[in-house]
Amino acid sequence: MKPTIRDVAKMAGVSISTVSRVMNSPESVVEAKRSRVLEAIEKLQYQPNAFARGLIYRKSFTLGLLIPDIENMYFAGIIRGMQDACVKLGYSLMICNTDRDKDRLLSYIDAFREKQVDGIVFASDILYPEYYEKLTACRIPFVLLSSHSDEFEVPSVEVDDEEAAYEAVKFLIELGHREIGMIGFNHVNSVSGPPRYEGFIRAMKEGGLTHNIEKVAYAEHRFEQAYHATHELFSAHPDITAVFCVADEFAMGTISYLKDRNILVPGQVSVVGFDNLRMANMFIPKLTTVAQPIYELGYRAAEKLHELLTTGSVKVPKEMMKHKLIVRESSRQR
Amino acid sequence: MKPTIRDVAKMAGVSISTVSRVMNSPESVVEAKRSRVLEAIEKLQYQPNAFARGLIYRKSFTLGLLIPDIENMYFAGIIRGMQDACVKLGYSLMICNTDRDKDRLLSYIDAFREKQVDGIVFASDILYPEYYEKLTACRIPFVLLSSHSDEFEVPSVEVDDEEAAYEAVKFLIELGHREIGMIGFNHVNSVSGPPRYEGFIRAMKEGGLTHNIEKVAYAEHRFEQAYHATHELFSAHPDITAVFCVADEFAMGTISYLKDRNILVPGQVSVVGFDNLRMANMFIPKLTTVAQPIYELGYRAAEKLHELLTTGSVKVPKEMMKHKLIVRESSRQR
DNA sequence: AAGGTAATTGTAAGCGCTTAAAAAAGTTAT
DNA sequence: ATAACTTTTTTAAGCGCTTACAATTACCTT
Repeated sequence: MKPTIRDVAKMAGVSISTVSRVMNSPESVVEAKRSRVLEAIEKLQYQPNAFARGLIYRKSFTLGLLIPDIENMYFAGIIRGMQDACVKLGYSLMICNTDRDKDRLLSYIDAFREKQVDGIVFASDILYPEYYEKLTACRIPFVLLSSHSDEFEVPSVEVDDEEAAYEAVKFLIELGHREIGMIGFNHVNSVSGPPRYEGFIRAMKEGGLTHNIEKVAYAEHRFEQAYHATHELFSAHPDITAVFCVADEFAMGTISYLKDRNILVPGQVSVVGFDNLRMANMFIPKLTTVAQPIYELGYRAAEKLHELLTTGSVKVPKEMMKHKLIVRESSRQR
Repeated sequence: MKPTIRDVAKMAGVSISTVSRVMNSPESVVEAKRSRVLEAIEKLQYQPNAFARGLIYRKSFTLGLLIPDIENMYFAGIIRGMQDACVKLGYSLMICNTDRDKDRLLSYIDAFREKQVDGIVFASDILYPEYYEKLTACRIPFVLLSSHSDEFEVPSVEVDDEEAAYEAVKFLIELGHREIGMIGFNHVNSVSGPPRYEGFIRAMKEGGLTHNIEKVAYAEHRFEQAYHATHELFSAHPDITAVFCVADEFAMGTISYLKDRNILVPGQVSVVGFDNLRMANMFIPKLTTVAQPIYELGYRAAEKLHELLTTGSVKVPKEMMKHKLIVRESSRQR
């Protein structure tokens, strides 16, 4: 049987409230007793029961993280960052992978509520009214990660997708490319799909290359789809010499396709990715990509949630973190 | 304020114990009242407080997962499998990433204990006596995943590393290779390092190729280290025509090194990986590799832990799951 | 030494739930 | 109609902890 506060009290020869005070406000207990209690705690390996405390404080010191796809390496970094922040803040972390399934997501929110998580980080997904209402009805505070809401007032941490995409495409233009395509996220159900597309458009307009605006093919998250999208893109526009991919995984799909068609990257076609996953540096060729501060995004999201939980609000409701173009081997001067 | 069982009782005009019974043994409550209670529950969106239940049942319906490196894609599949099993079994999952840090691991066990997780899956790490004792002292049941213990009696789920490695190397021999090297895990602190090395040795002996036994270089988990290890390996043995890598990430490191040296894969050198990560199919060239049933390993580990929790023991203490060689593009007939 | 104040400790209520035991309500047999 | 059961419901204790409040002890003053 796990020792309880009674066992400690008995061993130390004090009442349970004294033991409790030793743990919660040690200075209010006279030194002699305090050390006896501490000794008993040590000897019994006593640890307070989180259920009992939770019942009283109505807090679990646990945060929830909702991610759409654990197999996307992006989230490995998010998780690391968030977990480190949780350790620092004295919280535990409960991660739920929705596999982009609406029902799963909703039922995970229920699970979070039942387990009384103190707050949730909602990552990389659109905050549909349905979700917002559920979360609000459950009275669980939450923040958005790599997402934001225009409709509702919800704190968020993300990267400036439009600007980041713009810079990536601008880089391609500066490299001398004139026929530039894009592999984007399907705009439906996508948070970063539209802004990254807008960034592409802005760069094109600015560069006087508006004829490229239609050179866009779409995929949904996975390598294989990006591969097929690239096929469509190049079938329709064989003259393309550079492709902006809105995800590193897409860039890999694109490069694989080009490889299979014996088109050299970066020799004939330059490819720029997005995210700077760990894989971006392992792929052949190493990917030129727009780096997101992935770890930091996770870290900040947890901090922000904590701020929301402890102060009731948040200083910077919509926080943008810095991206950075990283030039490697998949792009080249035209 | 979240509604409590009292609110439901009041609304339904019954005592709280009736409400409780509606939830726990509905047949013991007469239909008329039962439906009134159910209605009240629905109307109030009532959900029992997990703290209160936990206090009584001494169960959290939460499992813990301890993994060494969330950035290793291997664990993404493990997590998916385990989470799906948890959903099926009515459990929540708490994941902790130790970053291979002993102190972190130990403190996560404390956190698990405090949060009263019902059991732990301990993945891909050696069960040191220190860990075993801590877990035992905390009285938390646990199972090993992609690991096992000869020293202690602990249920485990894994793949037959020795046999799998043996088959991979045998495949290379059958392809006609005679000068075969290996990029292995450092044997210290490694679970699968030794058996995979043994498999390599066995295949070599069987093939009468014992001169290869010393053609082994070691790395610890990461791409960059595998890259360097490959450099060592080829510096010492430039005649190698095939490399068995004990992880897909190593295979990528090896191939990257060879690429940088203008050595063609599979043209001049064949490379076989291990794991069959999702990336194995995205890399260029696609990796020939020994597939582990990653998702299933996670799933089974959770099931096994559940079996241990509910029955107190486990039918098959040391369970081996099937591996399978998958031939893709990184290997070729010599 | 008595009285007053401050510091320390103990008692008991209560967090939201389950469940054994007691009480109430409903059935059946006489 | 009443006794003797059976079924259903309520009462109350308790899970392990915190904390307001009461009780005790220690320490000053005069």
